[in-house]
Amino acid sequence: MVNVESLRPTRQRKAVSEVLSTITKFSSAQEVHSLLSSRGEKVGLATVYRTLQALAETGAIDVLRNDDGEALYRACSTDHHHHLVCTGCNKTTEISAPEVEIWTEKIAREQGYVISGHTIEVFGLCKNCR
Amino acid sequence: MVNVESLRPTRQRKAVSEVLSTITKFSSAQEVHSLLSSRGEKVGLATVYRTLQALAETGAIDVLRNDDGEALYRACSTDHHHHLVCTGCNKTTEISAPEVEIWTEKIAREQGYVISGHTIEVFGLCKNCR
DNA sequence: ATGAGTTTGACAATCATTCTCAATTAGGCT
DNA sequence: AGCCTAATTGAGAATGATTGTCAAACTCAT
Repeated sequence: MVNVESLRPTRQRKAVSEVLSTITKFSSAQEVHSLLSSRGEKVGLATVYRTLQALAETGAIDVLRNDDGEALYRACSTDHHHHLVCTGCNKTTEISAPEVEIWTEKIAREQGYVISGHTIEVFGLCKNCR
Repeated sequence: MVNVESLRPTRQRKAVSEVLSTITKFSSAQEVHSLLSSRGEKVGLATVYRTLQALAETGAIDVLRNDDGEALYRACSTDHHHHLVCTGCNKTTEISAPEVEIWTEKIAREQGYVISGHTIEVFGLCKNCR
């Protein structure tokens, strides 16, 4: 289950973390909220938003944006990694890429930038959705 | 100036393309709209949105999303490339990365995915903003 | 010029997300 | 066990980017 760090472990937050640990696809706040409802957990939508944001901020979960600009969340390993996202079902596989990390550093240095971060997302269709 | 492809070269679209060719940072539709206004060009906001979207669809310009999920646009070279974006001023440098392209293909194949695309964005502070 | 199909713009409508604020709750303290 | 205080919640309002609507204005080939 996702670590809620310094946040108080309220019923609502625990419920959100629990739901997150059951999904392997990136899901919107609204989706998480429905999942909670269907489990019988009553959690306000605003609370879901706040909790997901808080978790994302501490790095406990990952965020990405779909084509419409919606924020999608998913519980992931805490080490640095990237994602292979299925455009059919949103299922996600974590990937790591030491060589790419090195490359970003090099590029940035060449251009006189001080890197603060990077996003690498690979999209495609998974076995099942093909 | 950005190629408007099969779209009719109306005054509005030309104006949008022109403004795009003057910026080196990713800008929101709203920003593009203000830029047009400050140039004395009257173009409806909806038209700016439509034009930017159309251009992005044909690949004539690039889109990315900021942290708030807003769409940002910029005229770029038409070859495949990625971006080094300054988090201070949004200025952007195009980067290309043959090695990374190869890597994404390899990873995807290993996982049984058929790649449809990928996003790679590197963020940091540029020389001036440091 | 002219007619058909495009495009525009003012404004309304959507919809995810954030804000507000009174009511509730968790955790430490005695 | 009760109390205090700060953190948290939730219902609904508010925000703000984006999209839809549709009549009027425009383009282009004929």
